[in-house]
Amino acid sequence: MAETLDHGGVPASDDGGGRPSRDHPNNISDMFPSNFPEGLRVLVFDEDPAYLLILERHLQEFQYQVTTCNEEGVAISLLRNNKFDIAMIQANNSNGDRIRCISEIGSEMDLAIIMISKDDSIQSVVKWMSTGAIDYLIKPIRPDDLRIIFKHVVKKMLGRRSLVTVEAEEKAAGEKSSSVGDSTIRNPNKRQRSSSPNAEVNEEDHNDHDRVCASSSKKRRVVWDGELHKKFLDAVNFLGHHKAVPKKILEIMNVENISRENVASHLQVTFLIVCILHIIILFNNQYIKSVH
DNA sequence: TCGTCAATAT
DNA sequence: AATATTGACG
Repeated sequence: MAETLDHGGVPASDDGGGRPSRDHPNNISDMFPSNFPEGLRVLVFDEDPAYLLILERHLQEFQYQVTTCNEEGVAISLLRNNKFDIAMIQANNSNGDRIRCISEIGSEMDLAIIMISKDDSIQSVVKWMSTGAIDYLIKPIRPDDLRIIFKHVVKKMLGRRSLVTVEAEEKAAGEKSSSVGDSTIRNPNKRQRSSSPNAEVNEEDHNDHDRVCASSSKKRRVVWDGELHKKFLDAVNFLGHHKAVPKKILEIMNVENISRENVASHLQVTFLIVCILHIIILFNNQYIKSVH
């Protein structure tokens, strides 16, 4: 699965083997410094198919994994259900729906959103930037702009954490770390996917050995709505307040895509709130006694 | 490794 | 405002 993503006009230039001619660097890519980020998964949404095609071509020259789409609904569901690093989205004025979705998705997922639009008015730019877009490009976009913008966007993403692979590598490296010395430094693993010369399948890669591929393997922000919270409470009650620890709560809740950390966090906050309520009640009782 | 807490980040 | 992440500690 998951290879079926693109239904935009994908030029047949790179099929099968997957790697276009990179042997003799005669195109744009040799103008880049060698550390120009590759392999980013980019979703492009624009209602104009012709324009989509143009953008797609350019992005593919950057060795990006491009998915195009000219239908809003499809774009949104793609974003919801698949992992992307960057989304380029046509900024239409009019419907507030789009705004809402964009800001929602942008905040729930680790995703950089770049708006593209013909509208160069300050209002429009401000409007979209304030929904969480990381950048705003005005049509027509020149390839040079793209290059610069992406570099800049990627830098922001790096600063803010996890680029492409990383997490998978962490898990995959099931080796026993014999050295104790680096226990303080667990963070800085910023390794790019090395473009290994003999890899045949160089994309789709790491996502595969992520277990929960079934429905949605994304790492979304958990929303503790009434139902979920009820399951949580049920689990806590069932366990009894002394044995209600994150791991067991998680087991008993029997909900997919929730991590121990999620539960721990929720437990911490919920417990805090309960404590505060109790304290308030205590004070109330004192007060009632004192007034009579 | 796990659980808890507090502080901080997103 | 709601959740997540991190670091310290038992």
